[in-house]
Amino acid sequence: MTARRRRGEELERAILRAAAEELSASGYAGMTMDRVARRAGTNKNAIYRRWPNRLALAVDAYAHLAEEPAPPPAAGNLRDEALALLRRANATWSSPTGAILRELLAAASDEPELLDRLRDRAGAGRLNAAWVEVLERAVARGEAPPAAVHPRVAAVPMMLLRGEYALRGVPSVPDEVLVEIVDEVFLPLVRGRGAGGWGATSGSSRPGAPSASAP
Amino acid sequence: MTARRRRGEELERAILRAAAEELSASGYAGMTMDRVARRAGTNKNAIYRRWPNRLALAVDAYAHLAEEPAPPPAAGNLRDEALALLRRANATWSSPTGAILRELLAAASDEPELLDRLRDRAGAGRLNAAWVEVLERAVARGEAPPAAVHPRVAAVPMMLLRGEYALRGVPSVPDEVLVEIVDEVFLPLVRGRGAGGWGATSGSSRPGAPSASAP
DNA sequence: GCGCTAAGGTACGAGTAGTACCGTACACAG
DNA sequence: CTGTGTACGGTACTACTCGTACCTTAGCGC
Repeated sequence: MTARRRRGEELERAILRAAAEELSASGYAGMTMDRVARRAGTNKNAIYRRWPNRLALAVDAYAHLAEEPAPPPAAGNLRDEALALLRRANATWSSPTGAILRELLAAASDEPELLDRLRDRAGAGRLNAAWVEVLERAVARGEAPPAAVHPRVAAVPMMLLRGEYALRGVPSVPDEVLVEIVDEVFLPLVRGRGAGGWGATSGSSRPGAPSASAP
Repeated sequence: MTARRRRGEELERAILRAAAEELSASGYAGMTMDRVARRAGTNKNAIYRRWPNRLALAVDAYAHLAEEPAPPPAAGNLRDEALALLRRANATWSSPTGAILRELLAAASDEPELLDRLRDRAGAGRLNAAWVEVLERAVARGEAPPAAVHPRVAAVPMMLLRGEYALRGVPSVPDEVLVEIVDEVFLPLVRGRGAGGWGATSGSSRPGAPSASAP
């Protein structure tokens, strides 16, 4: 009585699923190849035939954990929409899944290709698009100058949030910090990109504006 | 003929030095306790009597690698001083020493205490102070509104630079990106914190300004 | 000189990534 | 239906690492 022998896609799915389960049970640090193999009902050979190393497997498996991001909020004003987006991101990052994502990001920090795949699986593209959309709606409402729509501006709040996570250790970022990021940085920045602003004609020798380029 | 036996501080310095050498020779990943012990001419016992684990040793050893940060530049205008500071940081981060620092930051990301020690050894405090100083001088020159002096504002460019490193893999951040950070984010932000600015009286329901608090 | 502390030496436990080898089930061709 | 190749399952193994245990011996203060 030999058990049925899976092959190809079926086996691959079983491995990915087992890896995802190990990942959420023990984190990346605790995800060992032996245990993934055992949980998938196979052996390490089948894994190493498909992925070159543990990290690559974990990055692919992470896709099974991340849920689809919700559409951008529609609060009706820039501040509240930015805050909503930021709070949602904070919740995601501080969740168990977010902890795994941070673990993987750290582990993949010297492998650009895996980093890319990981960002895909984490839906970073859609998140960025959401920020741009929020800015565009603010412009349409007359709440912000058209120049505020700029990929680097849109990325600022998330970058600062990431920075807070890097600065602190593990725990989630308190809400006051999110409010401060929005009120002390994001909104002044958006405002400042209107042609007016303080000292628009004063000292700082700013040459012709460089053209925008998405990262 | 038994060799002389070092004790106390002398031995501790020898261990730290050996660890620092291993660190710069092979990075944190390649710094094994056995090799540190051998290089220091001692054994692992002497190390584990002083540090609880490999990471703690590496964090302390890192101090022997990081050089003192130079005083903030005095270019005479905000843009050039900010750019100088940012370029210097970029050079540091992309240097071999910077690579080790990033490795350690990633490894210590879930141990707030080590993270703190590491930031001390890396001179993050003085760097932050330099940004505040640059802002203060800009205000004194009449180049920026007094409200621009805010710890969170001062931290923005470094946060964005960090973000670029996290986004990309290893290589250094191109200079255009630094220029863009300054021109598209930092300067507009500083400008926007002048009371004026675009749509100062428009929609966004911004309540009383929260008080500043240093991170 | 004596004794306590801490050093040196060595060995070991426990755990992990990744590799090698072999027999066999499964898919597919003829 | 039979032969053949691929890839799966099982198991063992290499190489390496952190961290600990244990014992002997050298310094240092008294």
